[in-house]
Amino acid sequence: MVPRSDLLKGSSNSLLLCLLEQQPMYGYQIVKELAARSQGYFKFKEGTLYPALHRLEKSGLITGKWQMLPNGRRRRYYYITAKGHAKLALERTQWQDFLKALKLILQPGASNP
Amino acid sequence: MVPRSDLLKGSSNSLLLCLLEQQPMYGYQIVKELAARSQGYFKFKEGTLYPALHRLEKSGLITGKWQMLPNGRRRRYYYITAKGHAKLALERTQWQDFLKALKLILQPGASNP
DNA sequence: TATTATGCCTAGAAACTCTAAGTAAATACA
DNA sequence: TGTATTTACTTAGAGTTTCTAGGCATAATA
Repeated sequence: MVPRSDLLKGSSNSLLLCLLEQQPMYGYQIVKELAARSQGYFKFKEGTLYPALHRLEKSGLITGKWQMLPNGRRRRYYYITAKGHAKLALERTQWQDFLKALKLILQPGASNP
Repeated sequence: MVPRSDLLKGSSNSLLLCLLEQQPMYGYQIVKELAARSQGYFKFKEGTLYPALHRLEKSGLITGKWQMLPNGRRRRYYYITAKGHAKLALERTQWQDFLKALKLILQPGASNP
């Protein structure tokens, strides 16, 4: 298997929103979760993830809250907002439209009027 | 339907190779074909398409040949090369791996060991 | 004759990812 | 106890790809 995370370009936002819709997470956790769940396929680099989270927060799609652990360590948990939910719903349909369009290209004449 | 061609980022190469595998085409035709077949979804801008074709040609995945029409107009037809075929085969499996990984993220616990 | 369609090309801005580094503290291990 | 690893976040800069926006030239059409 050859991981090609560059296929993610443009849809990493959706992926992050999707994850955070399932449960709030902090950056480091997201990196680990994505790798674990995708069986090593997705390896978000920190230089990719954190700026992405910051962009999403600045856009109001997620909000981050610092949390201090008993051991003194700090984490920034991100929560999806109402605006984020709406955006995700939109992006889901956009993804489906995209895949539909792709299919039309890849299978010419399948059901073209 | 909201077209989001930015979802294409990183996979426009595959899309072009796919098209040219079906039949050789020239740039202007590709723009029209993509729009027609995808029912208006894909609207490759010329500023995107031509540099992409040049990149593919420089990489040896396609070759372009000028053709003069009887009316004096010229077209540059692009043909997929053997190297291009191989690359496309690879990218197809990469796409499937990508979609598989995506599914694992979007449907957590579906079949995780 | 003027407009539209055909057909190609490119420069520069914008967006996103990666590399690569830094900062800091807790934990594991020898 | 000292060192390495893990946890956890941040950012600067380079590279890639797309879009905007324009240019050039000829043929068909109104």
